[in-house]
Amino acid sequence: MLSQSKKDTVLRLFNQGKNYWQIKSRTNVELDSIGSILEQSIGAIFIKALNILKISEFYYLEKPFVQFFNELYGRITVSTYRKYCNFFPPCLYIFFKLNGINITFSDLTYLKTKKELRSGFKILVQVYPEYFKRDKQQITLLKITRIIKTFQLDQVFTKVSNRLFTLLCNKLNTARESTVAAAICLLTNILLGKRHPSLTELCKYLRISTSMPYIRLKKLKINNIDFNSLGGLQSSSSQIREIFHKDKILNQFINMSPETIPNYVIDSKNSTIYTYVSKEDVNKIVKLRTKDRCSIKEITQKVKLRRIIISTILSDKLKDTGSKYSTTHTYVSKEDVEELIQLRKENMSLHTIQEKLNLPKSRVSSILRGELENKSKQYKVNPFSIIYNKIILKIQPRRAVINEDDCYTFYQNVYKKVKKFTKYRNSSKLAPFTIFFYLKSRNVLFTTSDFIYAAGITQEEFLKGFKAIYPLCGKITQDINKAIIYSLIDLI
DNA sequence: GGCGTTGTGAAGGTACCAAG
DNA sequence: CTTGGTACCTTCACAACGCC
Repeated sequence: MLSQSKKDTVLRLFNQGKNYWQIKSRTNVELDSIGSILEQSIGAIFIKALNILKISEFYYLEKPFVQFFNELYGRITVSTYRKYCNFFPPCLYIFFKLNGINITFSDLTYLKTKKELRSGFKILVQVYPEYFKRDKQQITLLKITRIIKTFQLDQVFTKVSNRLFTLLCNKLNTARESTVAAAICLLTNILLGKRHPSLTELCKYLRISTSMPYIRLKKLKINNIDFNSLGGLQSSSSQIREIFHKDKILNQFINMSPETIPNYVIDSKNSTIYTYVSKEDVNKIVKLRTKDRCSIKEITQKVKLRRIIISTILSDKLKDTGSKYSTTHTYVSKEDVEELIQLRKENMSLHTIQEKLNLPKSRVSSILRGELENKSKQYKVNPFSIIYNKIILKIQPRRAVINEDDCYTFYQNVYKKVKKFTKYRNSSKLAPFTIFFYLKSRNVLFTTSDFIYAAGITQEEFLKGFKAIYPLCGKITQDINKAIIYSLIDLI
């Protein structure tokens, strides 16, 4: 009887793409036993593959896969493919294809080379003619549905894309399912003047090249209009809209009344881009800018609209942005400035003002400096704060729980340990390294080179500072594995 | 083997923001 | 006002494939 750990090792090696002989030589398990271990674990192997491919949303397909696996395995007679290590990868590929899951040979190269996968695929589909009879249109529709779900697209998108699918699926059916799905979604976005999801995002999700939907759409001919004669698709969006103008179902969405939905028109040099933005989105954008103090860049990420559109909406809705402190980083209204001055006059600390107005400390300080010029020295910003904010801005820690004050306390503790009259007694020299270790201790993800870039120091400075400061960090670095840290340095 | 079709990856082009 | 960085759209050269 084999131990559980041995079984686990067999499975692990299998999932790393090792063949029977390699597994045998590593574990001393007989070939027959390897076969029976794998036979009992097909479901687990499938789940593992989903994890490796980072598509865990398809866990629910485990049972159908086991069923498909057995069905196909029962038909295969070629001895090479009677071995699970050769059979599993192409089998998985075919199953994914049939279920509309986006996959390429390259994704499975952790198991087999592309060439091996291709020949395996050919052998397997010979005994599985159903593959060629698969309902391509149904799979395409399934892909579009998954796109809508993944990118959280609205009802309008759903209706327009479904209508386009019915209109065009016969004209596009020579291409692969993913290409058709991408082409339909791209066209939907062009008709609605939307840019989310972008072509790049879409194609990345579908694992196809960005040029595919273009090539497909360029070959379209509708009502004697040749898409190939249109030039760029985005720039001829109005002509494309004209083409579908006669379709009643599409028309109600293409020409939505401006009263119900704000329709922002952005003029660029050569073309006019009509962009559909819902009321909710406009309100959200304004709220993000004024209440949450997001930068334009952050807003573009949150509402998935182009910067030019965000900017147009904001300058339209916030006509008071004339405040000289309303920089592109953080929005500051005139009222904010007045309140800020008032609070300061009431002897409130910078820290409290910062919290109350939800503004970065450096900004509060710079406004005060500007407003109370003669007292500017009094409000000088701590260099630590400037460096901290600079690094955080570039590193962009996402969900990590970090706090400037915590980091500053840590910085002060380290500062106390630094010998007098050495260069790290200079706060701007010391700060980057304390911030580095602080962020590492909070599991913030970033590469060392990114950090070096963010801190604006040279590699040499980083290495020297790292070695000098690491021993002074005490408790906080105990959580960080020393080996990992040093391996990071080697990567530079 | 030649030919057309389908598909890839990368470079070119454009527009913008942020900083100097 | 210029410049560097970034993100996106579009095109291009070429590869892989299937058909004859």
